[in-house]
Amino acid sequence: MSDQKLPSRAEDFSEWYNQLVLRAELADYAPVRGCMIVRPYGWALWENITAALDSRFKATGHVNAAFPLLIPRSFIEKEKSHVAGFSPELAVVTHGGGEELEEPLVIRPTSETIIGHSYAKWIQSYRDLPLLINQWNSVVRWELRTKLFLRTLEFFWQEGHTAHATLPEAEFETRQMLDIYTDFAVKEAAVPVIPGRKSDSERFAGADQTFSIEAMMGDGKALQAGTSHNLGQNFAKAFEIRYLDKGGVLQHCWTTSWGLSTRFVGAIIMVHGDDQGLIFPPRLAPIQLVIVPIFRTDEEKSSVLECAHTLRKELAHAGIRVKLDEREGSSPGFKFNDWEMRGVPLRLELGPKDVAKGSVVLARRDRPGKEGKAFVAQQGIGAAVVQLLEEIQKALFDRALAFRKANTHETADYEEFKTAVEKGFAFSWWCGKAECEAKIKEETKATMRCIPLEQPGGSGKCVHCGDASTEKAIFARAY
RNA sequence: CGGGGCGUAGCGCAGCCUGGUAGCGCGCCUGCCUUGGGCGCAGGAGGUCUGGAGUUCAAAUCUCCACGCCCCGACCA
Repeated sequence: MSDQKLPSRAEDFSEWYNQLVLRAELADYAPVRGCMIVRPYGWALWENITAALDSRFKATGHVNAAFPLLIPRSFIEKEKSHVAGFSPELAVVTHGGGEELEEPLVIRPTSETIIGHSYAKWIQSYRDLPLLINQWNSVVRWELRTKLFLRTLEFFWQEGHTAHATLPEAEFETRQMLDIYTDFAVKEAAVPVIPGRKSDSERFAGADQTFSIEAMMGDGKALQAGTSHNLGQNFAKAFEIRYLDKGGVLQHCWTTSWGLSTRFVGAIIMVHGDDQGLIFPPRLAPIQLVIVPIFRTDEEKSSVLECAHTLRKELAHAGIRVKLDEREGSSPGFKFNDWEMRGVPLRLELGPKDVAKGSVVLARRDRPGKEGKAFVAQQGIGAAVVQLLEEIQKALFDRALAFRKANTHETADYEEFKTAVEKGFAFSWWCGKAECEAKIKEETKATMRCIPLEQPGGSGKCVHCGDASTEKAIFARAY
C-alpha cells in the first residue's frame, strides 16, 4: 500500500471500500476467485457480532447445533421453488475418494433441506415443539460478481431453523427474530434499519413470507442486513415434518428460518466509515481505545511507558478493550492515522506533559481534528472512557439516522421518484403488482427493498401506475 | 455469463512499440537520528517478469494458447 490516503468516498465509494477492507486488514482475497480470507481484525469484529446475536438467541430459547456441509442433491430438489431458486448457484461435489459418486453432493447454500430431514425424524408429537435450533457456519453460493464481505462464494453466517405446531406461532417467531436483528443493528452496531416485508419477487426460495432489515449505506444505496422467513408448511410437506397433536391427529409443522451474515461487516464499514477510514461502533469494536505513547528522550520514554501500562491496566479493569501501541520506529503521527484508518473509536495520547500534569488527551474518532480532542484527568479515567464510548455509540447512530432521513424522499410523482433513487431511498405508495415492480427496476435500477412494518396508514396512488394502493414501500438501488 | 482493464520484488507501477546487464516509489531488515498529526539519513535483503508452446544466436519485450484477478452490466444474503 504505497498511497497513504484512501480514495475519498465521494470520488469513488467502491474503491474506497475495497482499499479500506484490505488496508485495515479486515480481509484479503483468497486463491480461489470470489472467496475471502477473514483476517484476525475482521474476525474479531465478527466475533463481537456473533456474541451479541448469540446471547439474544439463547435468551429467546434457541440452542446451537451443527449440521453437515454436504447435502444429497436429491434433498435440494424436494422443495420445488427452493431448487428453482438455488440450483443456478450450487457447488456440486461429484467425486470422493477418487471415485465418481453415485449421487452428487451439494455444498450447502443454506440448510433448510438437511435440517428438515432431521426434524422429520426428531419430531413426533406436539410435545417436541417448538424446536428452536440455530447454527453458526459457512455456506457456498456460486456468485458471479463478488465483493469482500458483501458477496462472496463462501460466506459466514448464522441460520436459525425452527418448527412450530401452528401458523401463528411460526409467524410470531419470524417477527420475533426480525425484532432481534433490528435490536442488534440499532443497539450494538449503531446502524439504523427499516424492518419490513419483501415482495413476492424478492422472497426467499421456498418461503411464504420473507422479512428483512434494510440499511442505507454511505452512498445512499440499500443493503439487506438480515432476513427472517416464514416457510409455512412448504418444507414440512417436502420433508414430512409432522407431529401428532393433542387430539391424536397427524399434522404438518410450520417452520421458519432466519439468517444474518458477514455481510453485516460490510454494512458497518459503509454506514459509519469516513474518508479517513473505518469507524467502528464502540460496542462491537475489537479495540475500543488505543493508547499512543509520546516521548523524546530515554528518560521520558520510561516514565511515559510506565504511566501507559498503569492506565492500560486500569482501563482493562474497567472492562474496556484497550491496546497500547508500543511499536518503535513509528511516529505518533503515523500511529494516529493508522488507528483512525482502523476505526478505533477512542485514542488516548500520552506524552511527558500529560504525565507531569496527571492528565491524558482523549481523541474521538467520530470527530476529526482538534474538535474531538479533550484533556481528561488520569484519576477516574475508566469511568470517563466508558461514558465517552457510550456517547460515541449514540452519536454514530444519530448521524447515520440523520443521513438516512436526509436521503429518503416520500415521492408521489414518478419523476421525483427517479431522482430520489439516484442517491437514496424513495418511500412511496405502491400497488403491489410484480409487473409494476419490474418496470420500476428496469427504468430506474431501483428495487423494492421492503414494505416497512411501520406504515403511515391511509391510502394513495401507486407511484408508477397510479392504481390505488394501501401500503408504502421503500425503493432503492441495492447491493 | 457478456463488455472492459490488468498480470514484472510484499504493494503500486515503469520497461514491451523498436528483442541484448531487471528498474523506480512505497513497504521490509540493520544502524544512527527523530517522535504532540502520515520524520530524516546511510547501508541492505528481496524477482521461475502468471503458466505453456513457438519464432530467434538471444524473449519481460514478438506470435499463439491457457489461467487468474479487478471493474462495469444481467442474477443473488
